[in-house]
Amino acid sequence: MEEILSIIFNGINLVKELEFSLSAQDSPESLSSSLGSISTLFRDANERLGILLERKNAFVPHQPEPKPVVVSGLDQMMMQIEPGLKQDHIVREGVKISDSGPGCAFSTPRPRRRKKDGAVETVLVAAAMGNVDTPPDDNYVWRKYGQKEILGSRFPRAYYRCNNQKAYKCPAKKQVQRLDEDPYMLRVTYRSSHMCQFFTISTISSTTATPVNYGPNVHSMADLMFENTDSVVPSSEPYFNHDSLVPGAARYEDSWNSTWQNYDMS
DNA sequence: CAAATTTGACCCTA
DNA sequence: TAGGGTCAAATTTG
Repeated sequence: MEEILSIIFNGINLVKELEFSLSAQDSPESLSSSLGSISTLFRDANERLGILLERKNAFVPHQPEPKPVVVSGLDQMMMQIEPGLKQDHIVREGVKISDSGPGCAFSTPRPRRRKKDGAVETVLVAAAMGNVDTPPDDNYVWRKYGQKEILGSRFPRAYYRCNNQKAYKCPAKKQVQRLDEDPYMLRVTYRSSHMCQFFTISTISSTTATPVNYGPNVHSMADLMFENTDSVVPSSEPYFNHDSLVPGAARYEDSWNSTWQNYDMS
């Protein structure tokens, strides 16, 4: 299902590019090429959906897998058009909360923990339009601290931690990886919640490059717009919020470009 | 020159 | 023990 959604979102991206081509009055050849790509993608997605439906009708699974919540492609387009909305997620694959809260992250002698260091949330986002290498801007400043080749994956996984980790011991981390089946889609896994914004509320006027909430909670807004009742921040993670804005994440793009540029997209 | 990124080595968990 | 996550020195960038 994830793969099909990826294809659909990819198609939506292409439609948007076609829209720009129209306004730029591109040549008929390039328009035709775009249309061909779009129709191929959607036909492919439709065929796959048909296969999926056949399978579903054939048998009922014991444990239904976590249901992805589709927030609609329009939402993605709005992200591209409206910078303030760039943050929102496209597909939420599910939310898993471990029994250790954010406060537990520092309780063990060795800080090197994994898999149990707070909330884990995985989202699928489309790469920014026009530049497949651009990572999703989630309005936080992240620092890359590692990259690894993952077994069975075409693309490496990049590891980021919150830029405020030093200043505020913010435990938030995220992993970004391109999907094998669709390099235009990125799987972003968030681990632990941001504690930094909690600190910056009181120091809002005295610091720079710290998360500041300039607008409404975009997540909630998208939920409202698309009646997405599942897309709710985990209640046990009161500080989990991707929506506060941070001025200037330009370097992030640079690192992303350098990260992916050596990978064959064909 | 400071800050950010890269990358090989190390560590931890399943 | 393999594979994934993190560290930290080296390198790059602004």
